[in-house]
Amino acid sequence: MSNIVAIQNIADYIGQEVTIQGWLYAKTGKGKIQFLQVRDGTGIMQAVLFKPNLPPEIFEAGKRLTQESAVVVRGVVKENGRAPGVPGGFEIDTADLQVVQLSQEYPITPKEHGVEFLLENRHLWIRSRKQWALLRIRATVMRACREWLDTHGYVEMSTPILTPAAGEGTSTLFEVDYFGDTVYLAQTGQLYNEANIYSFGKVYCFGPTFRAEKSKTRRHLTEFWMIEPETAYQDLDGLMEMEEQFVSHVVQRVLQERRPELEVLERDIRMLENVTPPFPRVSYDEAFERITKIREESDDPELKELLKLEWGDDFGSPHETELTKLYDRPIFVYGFPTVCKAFYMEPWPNRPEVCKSVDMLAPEGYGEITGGSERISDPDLLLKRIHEDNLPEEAFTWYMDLRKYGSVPHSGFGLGIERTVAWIAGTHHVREANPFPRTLGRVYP
RNA sequence: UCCUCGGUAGCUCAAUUGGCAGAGCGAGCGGCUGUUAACCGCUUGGUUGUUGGUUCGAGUCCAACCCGAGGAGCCA
Repeated sequence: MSNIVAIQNIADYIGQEVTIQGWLYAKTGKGKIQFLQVRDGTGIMQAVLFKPNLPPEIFEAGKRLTQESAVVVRGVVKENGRAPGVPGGFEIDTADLQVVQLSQEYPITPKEHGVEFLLENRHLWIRSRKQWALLRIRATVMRACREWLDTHGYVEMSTPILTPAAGEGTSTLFEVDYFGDTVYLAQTGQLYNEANIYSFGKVYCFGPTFRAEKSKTRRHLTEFWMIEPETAYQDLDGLMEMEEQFVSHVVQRVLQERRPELEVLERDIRMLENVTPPFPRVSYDEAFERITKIREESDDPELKELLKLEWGDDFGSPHETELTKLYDRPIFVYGFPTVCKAFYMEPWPNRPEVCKSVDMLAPEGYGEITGGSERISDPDLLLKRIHEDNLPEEAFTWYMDLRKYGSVPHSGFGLGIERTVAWIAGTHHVREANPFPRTLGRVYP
């Protein structure tokens, strides 16, 4: 058996005999020549079977291969511009072919399919080129997130998924029976992060998070992954500086390491190359004025209706989309009205109707990818806000403790992985940015 | 929860005014030395989402329900 190599490194083996262990992605051929596209998890490459050069039984076996059959191919690597693949341009002149398993009739053909069918077959759909490319990018995004934080003094702290009460008292939570009591699946680790900073200074949590909202849009999942950094002694300005460094690093890392995958997805990377600090900072007041102006100047009655807005309203998806169209990179919108944000956000100095909150909006209509704020550090103010929002004071006893023992200004944010991946990869729907997405209408497979 | 659209062969879709349920792809067989979703010939393929109703006759009309998709609200 010759050297077993990964297709992603195939350029290093030109002229050498190698072995590829994989699966048949596609096949075509003529009478005396067969072209097999073989994928091995790291890429796709063509194996050529030429009848006069092979024992008859090997050529016949190649001809009879079905889509997704498991195969081991041995042969010499050749450079050939006609050869398709990821990365393309290389093929194996096959000397030997071993059929590990002959696949049964595979439901996902190279032709078009509907969304429902593909989601029903998600366990197989992830093998398809675009899904594979997208999920490879997801893995790189997740690693790049950790990479930036780990090299900037952040300590990863796991926060609980089973929680006793609402994190923010707003969104709908999934209930779980806990030995007769009701507990809830976490929708954020933030409050625990705020405890962790007093031990570690800079922390982050990274894991799944759950929202039982009945949202049916291409931007929503009921289970999604979120990374949440929290930093002691950091105000709102410091938070924005950190966020733009962090997100820029993630995007640039994907550009460095996942070019072939971005090509598979036909992503226009010019918009990604723009993603460098600083990001434009737009106050809520300014954004409000701009959106109002766009609405007034629009001739489209439908858009006019969607863009209806009064001061104090949170922005909806249509507002975000119109606003981000004005910029060529992600933007910060900061200083939202206190009424539309969570209780723990620090009020703006001398303007209590506004809080020190900030959302990052991705360009090209992908919407909100991070939400964050400077947190209230004063115990009296925090208690007042808990009362104003009619939250149960006793549930926040431990959280109030954090304001008694060495309380400092601090801030943090949460970044939604699927939305970020969908934006970077240029994918229409967030569900494709998760290997096995959970949506309002689907928990299978 | 509300609004809109959809459900016919394994898949993607068609079916005129209510009148024999079809095509392409896939799969099977044969042919072809450079394919890129190859091509050519033959073969194979049906509980029309469910239940009830109208009718001589329903994929088509009516009612209820089920499932899915897109959007709104809410949110990352």
